[in-house]
Amino acid sequence: MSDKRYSTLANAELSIMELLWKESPLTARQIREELYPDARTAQHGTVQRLLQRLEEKGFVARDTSEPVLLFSPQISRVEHAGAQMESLAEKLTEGSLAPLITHFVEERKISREEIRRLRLLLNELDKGEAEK
Amino acid sequence: MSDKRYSTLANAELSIMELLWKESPLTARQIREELYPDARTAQHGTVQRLLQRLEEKGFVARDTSEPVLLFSPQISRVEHAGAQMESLAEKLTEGSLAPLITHFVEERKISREEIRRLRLLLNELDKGEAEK
DNA sequence: CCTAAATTACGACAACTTGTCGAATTTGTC
DNA sequence: GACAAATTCGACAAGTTGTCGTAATTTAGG
Repeated sequence: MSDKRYSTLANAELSIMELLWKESPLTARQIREELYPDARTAQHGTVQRLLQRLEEKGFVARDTSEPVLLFSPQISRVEHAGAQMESLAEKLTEGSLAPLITHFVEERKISREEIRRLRLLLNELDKGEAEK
Repeated sequence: MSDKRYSTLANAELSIMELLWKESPLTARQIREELYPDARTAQHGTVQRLLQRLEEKGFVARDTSEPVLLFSPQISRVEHAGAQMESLAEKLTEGSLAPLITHFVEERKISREEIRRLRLLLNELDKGEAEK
């Protein structure tokens, strides 16, 4: 009735994931330098803390085989986005995605190019389904 | 860089909105009876508080013309879902929805019926775009 | 082996959100 | 006017998040 099923990524956490999705593995130091270019000493701890919590939540994994810890994402950007969308759909439209997508299509929030690609995709899938 | 643009609805808040989306306007009392069937006195305040915050956030409006306040949603379920999805897309895929939808289609998270409806929708839209 | 520097772990905080209560105030009805 | 219902709102406990500082551990060089 009240599981969280899939955690949300807060801002700072998401920033770290963005970095890792762009390139990984990264050391805590690389992340710190990217996130806080002014690099005050205190912020070393901040990044470590965030990384630690991210690991607790299962979003990143640490490779301890190297002298310095290497962090990698445990979930892809698309997987994360998908899970978020799923939880949104569950919460708002009883799990059905069509209403959400419909809204976007109607609002013209999807570019023509995207529409074209989507149509192809749907055609593909429809075919696959039909063969079942 | 850190606006919230569009607030989220927490659990209890969402429950109230669900009621209002199903039927409105409703009085605080009707909401309370629905939400807390055991109706302890203390919970009168809870509902009022939630309603009050919901109003501050702009999700509901109060009709004061009647002796007892009547509450109505200020945003439809679909609008809310859409806004949530938009903010999600913005946060996760730079505003582009195709990656999200693609993921779902590939994962077969969308039913055949939904696919069919979506295709129709896309066809419609494509036509419209072409006429521009 | 020993030490200085880097790295890591983690307790503690402040700010914020949420759901909850209860007390005080206002409003409506007889 | 008095009583009951409705409303407002301050206060709190929990939980989350970003932050920092310190203590513990590890690494690399002598």
